[in-house]
Amino acid sequence: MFKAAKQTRIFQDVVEQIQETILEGKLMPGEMLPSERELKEVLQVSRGTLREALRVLEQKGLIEIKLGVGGGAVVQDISYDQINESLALLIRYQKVSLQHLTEFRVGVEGRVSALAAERSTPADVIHLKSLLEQARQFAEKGSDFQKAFVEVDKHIHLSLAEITGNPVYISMHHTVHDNIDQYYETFLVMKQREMAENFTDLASIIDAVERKNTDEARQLAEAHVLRFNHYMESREM
Amino acid sequence: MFKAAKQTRIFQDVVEQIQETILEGKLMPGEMLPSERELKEVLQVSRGTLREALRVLEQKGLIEIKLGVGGGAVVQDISYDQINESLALLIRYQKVSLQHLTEFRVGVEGRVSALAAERSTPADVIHLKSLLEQARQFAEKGSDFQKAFVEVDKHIHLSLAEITGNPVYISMHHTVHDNIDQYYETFLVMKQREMAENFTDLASIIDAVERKNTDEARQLAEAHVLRFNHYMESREM
DNA sequence: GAACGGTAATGGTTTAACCATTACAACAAA
DNA sequence: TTTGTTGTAATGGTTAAACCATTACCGTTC
Repeated sequence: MFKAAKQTRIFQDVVEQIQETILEGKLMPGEMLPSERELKEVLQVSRGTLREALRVLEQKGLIEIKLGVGGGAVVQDISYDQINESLALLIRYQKVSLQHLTEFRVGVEGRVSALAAERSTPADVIHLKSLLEQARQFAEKGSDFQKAFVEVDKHIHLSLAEITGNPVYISMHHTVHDNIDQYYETFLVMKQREMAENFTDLASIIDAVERKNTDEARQLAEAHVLRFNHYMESREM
Repeated sequence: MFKAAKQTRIFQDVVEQIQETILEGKLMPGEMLPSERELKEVLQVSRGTLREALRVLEQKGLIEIKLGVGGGAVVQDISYDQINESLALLIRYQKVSLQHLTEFRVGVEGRVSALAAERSTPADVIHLKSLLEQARQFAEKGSDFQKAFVEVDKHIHLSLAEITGNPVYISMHHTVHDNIDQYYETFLVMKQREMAENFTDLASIIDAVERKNTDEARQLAEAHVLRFNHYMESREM
């Protein structure tokens, strides 16, 4: 006859209202919400309750809050930051190790390279080759340029992910790297020889992509990630 | 000579203190934080500020708040819920389509099956075969049991992910399925013939796992996911 | 012994006041 | 006129105290 009265936490209702407004596109990224004092009147809640709702929306990555005159809650474009933060928590909690993350990365990069080989346009290949040229120069200059080399390596993998046209892979690239970079900074040491090996890897992958050989691109990418990881293994434990 | 004074939002300091306490293991899942009135005394902040911090921690999935006497903030075990929620937001935001998600799933399931083939123990295979027997029975009973069949299918894929021993794959399984299930419920219709096809797929994959044929397991799994998806394609648009 | 009801502890909400930061306009000095 | 300073007001951040809503527990009553 009756059903349980809805357990209302008023701030949750506020969160849902604002979130729906944003997701429905009625509030676009860059647009501002009314000031706290206005919003609390519209929503008929206290400022404290409204602020709890804003904290949740901020944590979800939907809004950012700026101070001062003309400040307030600005709608954010959705990014991968929240996913990365959640994964980072899992890692901190010791449930995910570097091995686990690397193994996952091997699979993803392999698949991404295969898809990129299948779908790359001539323009994509030209772009990849220009990145490759940068990598070659850094590799020649030796270990002082390790950091720059790693940056280009990362950029090449990101470009491959973008060639797939699948935002999930782009997201995964960011998520994996945001969470794996801390290990690189601590444990990765490459001398000129290792950088040259890695450059050769990258060149082979891009060559396979250009020849649209999907299987070869996949195998090369998998081997490349594994090799990259081996440089850390002896130091890690 | 001087550096910029730290921009303090007091509630963030509170968030960090509590989060660190949890991540360092000083507060284990199931344990309770002091009451708001105690905590605000310890931390020397107002209750409103403390509550904003608790909202953030709640949204991060680190605590859950219970009402009434003996209630309060309970430390949560870290789960995949937050990652799933973030991905769900991306999907709602139209940046990820079912095709994108399926394509990603194809890669993941292929890799998972290959790793499972490499690492499965006889006990794992026995477990998989018992699940397969359940699937066989539901498939024989026809489309009234579609939902049960899909559940077993999902369980088999989860088991394969668990056999890899890599928590990232287990996490990905949950994330992908939590976000893809809504489509299944809306668009997936399998008659007895389709269920029989799917059962054959699963049997082949498990057979390949038992024979430790990694390449075959990967290819079969990829084809299986694609077939599963094709059942929806005509209805989706 | 079981059901009811009171009590107290907890989180949820409101209100009002003040602090900190910022943009901008008004003004003064060069 | 240009430039630098200062005042003002709007915004979010914080505090405080009071009350409401939910719940566990205990004592009373039948």
